[in-house]
This record gives sequence, C-alpha cells and structure tokens, in this order.
Amino acid sequence: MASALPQEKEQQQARRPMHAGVGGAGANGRHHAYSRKDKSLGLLCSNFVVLYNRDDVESIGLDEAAKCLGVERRRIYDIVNVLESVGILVRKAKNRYTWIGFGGVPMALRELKERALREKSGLAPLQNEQQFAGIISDDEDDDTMGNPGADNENEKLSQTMDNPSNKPGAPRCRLRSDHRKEKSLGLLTQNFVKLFLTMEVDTISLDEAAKLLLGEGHEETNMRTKVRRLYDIANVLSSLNLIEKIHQGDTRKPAFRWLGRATTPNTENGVTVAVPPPGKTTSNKRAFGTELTNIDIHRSNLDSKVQKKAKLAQSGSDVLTNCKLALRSQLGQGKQSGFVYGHFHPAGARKHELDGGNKPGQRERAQDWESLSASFRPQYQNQALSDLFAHYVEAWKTWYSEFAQGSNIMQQHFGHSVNHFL
DNA sequence: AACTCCCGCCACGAT
DNA sequence: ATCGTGGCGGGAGTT
Repeated sequence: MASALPQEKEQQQARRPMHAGVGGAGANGRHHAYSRKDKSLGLLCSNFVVLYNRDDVESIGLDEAAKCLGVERRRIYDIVNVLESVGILVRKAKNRYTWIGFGGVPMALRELKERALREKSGLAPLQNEQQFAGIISDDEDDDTMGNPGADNENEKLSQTMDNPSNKPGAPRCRLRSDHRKEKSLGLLTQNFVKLFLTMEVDTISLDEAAKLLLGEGHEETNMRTKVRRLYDIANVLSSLNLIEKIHQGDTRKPAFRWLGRATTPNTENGVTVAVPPPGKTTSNKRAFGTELTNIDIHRSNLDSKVQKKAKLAQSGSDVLTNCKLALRSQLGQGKQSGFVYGHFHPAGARKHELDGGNKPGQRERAQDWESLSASFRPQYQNQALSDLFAHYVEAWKTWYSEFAQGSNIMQQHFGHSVNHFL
C-alpha cells in the first residue's frame, strides 16, 4: 500500500461523481463530441509552449496560464513540472515560473546526463547540484503486502546514491517531504530522461521504464501508478519532441524513442535537423542515420567500450543538436518559420503533420555547422542572452573535451566548426 | 480486454 | 485557517 494511507483511499473512492466529462454531462447542450484528446496533457503542453515561447515572456503565472489555456490549475502543475525538469522553465516563486525556453534544454540534459553517469559509477553527487538529484531506482516503501498499518514512517532510508536533501555532511533524515519529492512528477521525468541518456537502448516501453525506475518486485498497484505517471510524462515530452512514440511490430504496446531535439511543437516543416527515419515500426537498432554520431561507430554489440562510446556520442550529439537549435532560435536567425504562434492549434496533429515533410536529411548537417558558426556572433547585448550563451559555451567546452577523447572522428569532422565557437 | 490517461479529491507543507 | 502543490488511483475513453 505504498503511499496513500488506507483510509484516505476509501474516501477517494466514495466521492467521485463519475466523470461529467462526456458532453459536459448535459450541462448544456453544447454537443461537440468530446474527445479526450482535446484535453490531453500533450496538447496542453503544446499550447502552453505556443503561448509562452516568445521573447517577451519571462514570467509566467500559473493562474494566468490556467485561465488562458482553459484548464484547471492542477493540470498546469503537471506541465510545469516536466517542463522544469528539462530546463524550459524555472520556478521563481510561488505561483510563478520563469520562462527559459528551449534554450535551456541542452544544459538541463547535460546535467541530467552527468548526474546519471555519476550515479552509475557510484560517485557521490555534486553538492552544488541545484535540483534535488534523481534516483535511478526510486524504490521505496511498498511491499507492505497486506500490512496496511505500516503507513507513513516506514520509509526506509533507501540506499539511493542521491541525497535529495543535500546538506553537506548532514545525515539525511528524509521524511515525508523528501519522500514526497521522490515521487514527484519532476523527478520521475528526470529519471525517465536519464534512462534514455545513459542507456544503450533507444526505445523503451513505459512498462520497462517503470520497472527500471521502481526496481523489481513491486506490487501491481505501484507499477500501475508509475506507469500512469509515465504516460503523463511521455505525452508532454512527446509534445516537446524530445521523445517519440513508436510502435513495435510485435507487441501492441508502444515504446518511446529518444529524439533529444527540442523544437516547438508542430513546427516540423523544415527548420529542424535530424529527422529520425520514417519510422515504420522501426527496428530497435539505432537508426539515427542522421545523427552526427552515427558517422562511424561500429558497434559490435557486446563490446562495452564501444557501447559506452556510442552512448556518449549519442548524448553528445543530442546536446549539440539542441545547442544548435537553441542558438538558432536565440539568434532569431532561423526561420522560426515553423513556429506557430497565435492560436492554439490542434496540436494533436503534432506527429502526423510531420511526415510528408522532409526526408531524413543528412544534408543539412554539415552546412548547419558551417553556417551556424559563420553566422554566429555574440552580438546581442541582452544580458540574459549573454548568460545563456555563456552556458552553451560552457556546455560545449566540457562536452567537447570529454568527447574529443572518445572520438577523433568527430573531432575531424567537427573540430573545425566547434573551434570556431570556442 | 487491454491500454491510455483525464480528472479531481485531498494530503501536505507553506503562509 | 487558508492557500499552493501535487500524489494518486478510479474509471472513462480508445484501440
């Protein structure tokens, strides 16, 4: 009975009037066939982005957002939590968030990845890591299997490598608040993303993810709840184009694939780079033919070194891709053509619109770098942008130096361009 | 039937 | 006491 106190649940059961959802349950004859899709978190997220992804936005009030988007505040929390996890927003104060934009994604991902690797290798987390760190296996409590009395304080001090409350030296006394935090959508999002960033797999089903995140041997209910949350997360991440839902031939369960590129939803046409292969029930092999990384990594599967390198390369290129995109939009140089401002569109279409579009383009890649480096000039005097740029440079430097060791191929290919930057 | 995931109750922590 | 957050899981909608 993991978290919820027993009595609490009964209460929940009791109320619930049964969804008035359908057709407004009569409320007024407005009969526009109700479809949950109109209410999906993904769509909401798209709209949220459309609404706020502009230069003149920096502060967002939750109430205002809820009103504008016509949803209840609760849903805004959902969105905002995952957006924050990937660096698009930052909480500024109660009820208030600062819009960072997609430019914040690369950094966030980089940090996530670093952290994940650190965790993997068993190193202690950096103390200065601002956000509560994640846990790869947030296994906890549970398994009170028919021991309903054991609610609250039964948190075992889980041996997670991360300490959510990083008081240096302080023994962690994680109690309810920490416990709660561990289960937050935000953290779950981060851990979910970490899966993609550090694992070899390029697709993962939510069940698998849930298992990985929970650890084995969990009650069904636990799993189900986790999976529910993962659905929520996956939907918004998809709408951000960070992941993509794919269907694997054999099972009917879909899986998700990391795209690692953040673009404004529904903006596919052309602007973006690296469009993943036309998908079709893709094989599980990395098919990112368009990614920098595929240049020449012969991954003879079981060679862990190669794998590791590939992983590194993969995330590295993702970071680069993101930086590139971010810079572009920051510079305003890019035809943000794709950006659909103005009205909320049926973003449900996010995916389908895409295909007809560009063919998996390698072509763009090289020239991207050229033009990017050529056109780039930190000419803007806006402090925020400067900071942002500094961030990117930082990220680049680190990534590049670390990656350079691992791949001279990359170096050969891109060193030139990169050096332009640094 | 299985999969998705919206909805909103209510616990909790902050004010 | 009130308010802001957000975990949670029932059960409706979809496939």
